[in-house]
Amino acid sequence: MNSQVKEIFEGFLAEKGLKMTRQRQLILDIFLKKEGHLSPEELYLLVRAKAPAVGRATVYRVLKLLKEAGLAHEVDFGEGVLRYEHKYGHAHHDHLICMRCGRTREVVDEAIEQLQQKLADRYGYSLTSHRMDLYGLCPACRRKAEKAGPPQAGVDISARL
Amino acid sequence: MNSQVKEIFEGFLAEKGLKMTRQRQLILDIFLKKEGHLSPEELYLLVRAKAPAVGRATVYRVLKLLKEAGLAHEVDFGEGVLRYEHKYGHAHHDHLICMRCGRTREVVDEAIEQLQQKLADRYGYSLTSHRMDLYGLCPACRRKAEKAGPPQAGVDISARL
DNA sequence: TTGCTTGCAAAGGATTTGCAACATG
DNA sequence: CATGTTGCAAATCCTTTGCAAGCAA
Repeated sequence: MNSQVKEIFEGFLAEKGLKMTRQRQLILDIFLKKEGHLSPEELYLLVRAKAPAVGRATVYRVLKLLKEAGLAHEVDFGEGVLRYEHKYGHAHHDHLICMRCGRTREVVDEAIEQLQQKLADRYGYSLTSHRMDLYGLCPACRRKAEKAGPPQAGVDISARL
Repeated sequence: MNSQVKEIFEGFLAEKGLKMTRQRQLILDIFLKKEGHLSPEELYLLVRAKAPAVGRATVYRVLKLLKEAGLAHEVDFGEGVLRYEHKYGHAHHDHLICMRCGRTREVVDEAIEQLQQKLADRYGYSLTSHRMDLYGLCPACRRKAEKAGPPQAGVDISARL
């Protein structure tokens, strides 16, 4: 399983005349073990716990390589940090993000995927990828929010204009 | 038209005990005149052309206020800069982004909007907003790309895992 | 060996903030 | 007038880079 991914990474490195190093092995290992969306800093802390000498820059560099190799997917939830998730056992998916607790849930809706394709076709675009993030309140936070009184919703002027 | 938006902004400021200033007027004016997705720097340059004394920081501060007031929408295409578009005459829309020339086209698909709502419902989420960006090649770039030979597609390992 | 890599610190780029002078209500 | 506001520069934050020393092939 992991060895499969490692082989792919080694192949990628070899093709580019790059080398497999202890650091790259370790960082990839730790990255693959974690599910979810990891920031470079979070990954760095995990790595440092195992190998205190590894530098932040190396983690950034490896993440970039993994992205290039197609092994990691970069996402940006607008927090000011990029996040990465490995593709092992992770097919494409969209996100349902709770604006209160910040937790994200991965979802896929085939019907939407097809309509996206159609939409692109309609405008003559060839679609290569997409991102869809739905923001709202998760069931748990919804309940809490109701108790705390109605949320002071962000002003939406669209109706007024 | 613009005056309507200005009134809203003034109302927003008043409610918060903030003041309407020359700079805020000017920045809002210029912001409203421009269609499309403006970065703070771009807006700053436009503003500076009219009022050289205005500082970058003020532009950033006003954009943040406009966002809070619900008059500006913040988007992030992953370029390392945030972009803002005013909501005047701009209902909600998604983006079709060309990965070659970078141009974006605004689209809306009612069927997709409805399915997004359903998708959220299915998981018990109350949806407040979403972002959907479709990446691909626009018709023009598609033609150019064909002449230049097949694109060396990014490795997609998902099938192999 | 010959490069590619690494860790460190410095550099970068975007955005924010502290502050004294300055407007606004 | 009491406060909020501004422009500037310095400070932050995340990320990238230059470089000398250290490894992999």
